[in-house]
Amino acid sequence: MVSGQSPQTAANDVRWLDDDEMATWLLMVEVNTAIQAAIEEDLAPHGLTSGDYGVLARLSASPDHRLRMCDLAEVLHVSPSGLTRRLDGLVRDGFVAREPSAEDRRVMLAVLTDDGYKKLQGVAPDHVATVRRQFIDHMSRAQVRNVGAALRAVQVGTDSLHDGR
Amino acid sequence: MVSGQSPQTAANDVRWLDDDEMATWLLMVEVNTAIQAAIEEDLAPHGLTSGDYGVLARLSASPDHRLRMCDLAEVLHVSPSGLTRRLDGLVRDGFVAREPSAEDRRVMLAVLTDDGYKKLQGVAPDHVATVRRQFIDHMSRAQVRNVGAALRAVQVGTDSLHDGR
DNA sequence: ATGAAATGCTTGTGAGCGCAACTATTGCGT
DNA sequence: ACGCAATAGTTGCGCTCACAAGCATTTCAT
Repeated sequence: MVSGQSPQTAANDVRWLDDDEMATWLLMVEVNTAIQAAIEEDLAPHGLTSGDYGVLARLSASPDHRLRMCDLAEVLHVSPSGLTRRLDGLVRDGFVAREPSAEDRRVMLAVLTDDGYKKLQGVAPDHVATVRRQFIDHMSRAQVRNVGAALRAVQVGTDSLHDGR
Repeated sequence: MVSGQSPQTAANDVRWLDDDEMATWLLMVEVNTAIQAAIEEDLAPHGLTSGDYGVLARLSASPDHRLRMCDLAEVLHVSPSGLTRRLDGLVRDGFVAREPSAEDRRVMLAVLTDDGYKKLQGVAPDHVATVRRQFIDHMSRAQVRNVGAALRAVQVGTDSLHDGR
């Protein structure tokens, strides 16, 4: 979070954010915080965290409803240990099963169970409704596309930062 | 995170997200995750978390560089206990001091020390540079304003949800 | 073919955060 | 004036997560 008023005596080789830039940045943080909180509240009555939902959703969108742990960890941006413990919970609840890979005996596959798929089917409509209520439905179609285009540019631009420059 | 492919048999009274909406939503999540991670990495060498930075920035923007704990907790969207422990760390490092309020003996004021102010001055330029590099500088001025307007609409719309409807 | 490096996952440990419970102080109704 | 509710802050506890270490398996260089 950037201070509304930066220290006036700060280093002079930095381009500070002007009013438009600051407003957009602060809104980005505020809106996202609010959405994430709303999603968490929305999922709680179903006994799931947003992290749990991410696992179920990701598995349901994968071939054979299964994914290697390492691939799952990467797309979800969580550490291997974090994923191990998250799966522990989902396995305990019967939504996901672990299955050793036949091809590589190091890898564990996370498999969506029938119960897990049913759970996701029950929760997904609520989740989508929350995304609409907290975000999408407050923008016009043009705004949705404009924001999408802008964020795409940001994503592409920052990707090239992290890759080979 | 919404599944890329929703279960085809899901409840039929839900308006699913179309391609544009889904893309914008997923980008919103992805971009924000990336930015927050970059900010955390940026602050780590300075020995601060983004939460720490938020406290220092907020205090520096407040009258007399001080704020009541409860007000600080509200603007930062953290629980009272979370703020207590965050302040513990900042007090230990000498960046913030606790000061009982003269007017209300229940309240504790968090006060930015001179060291804390100097620390913020040293860190803020890096922080702003990160916000530019990870977000603002990848958009045109028009995009910055468009995104700002869209997010403002979202903020206003969701505020009215939480208030008296 | 063999040993070293890389990869995949799990476990121990410590930090951060929210909820509930507790204490202290203030405000309010009667 | 009295007592009860509300407010402010701290502490105990449990949960989650990331980092580091450890073990098993695979890959690669020679």
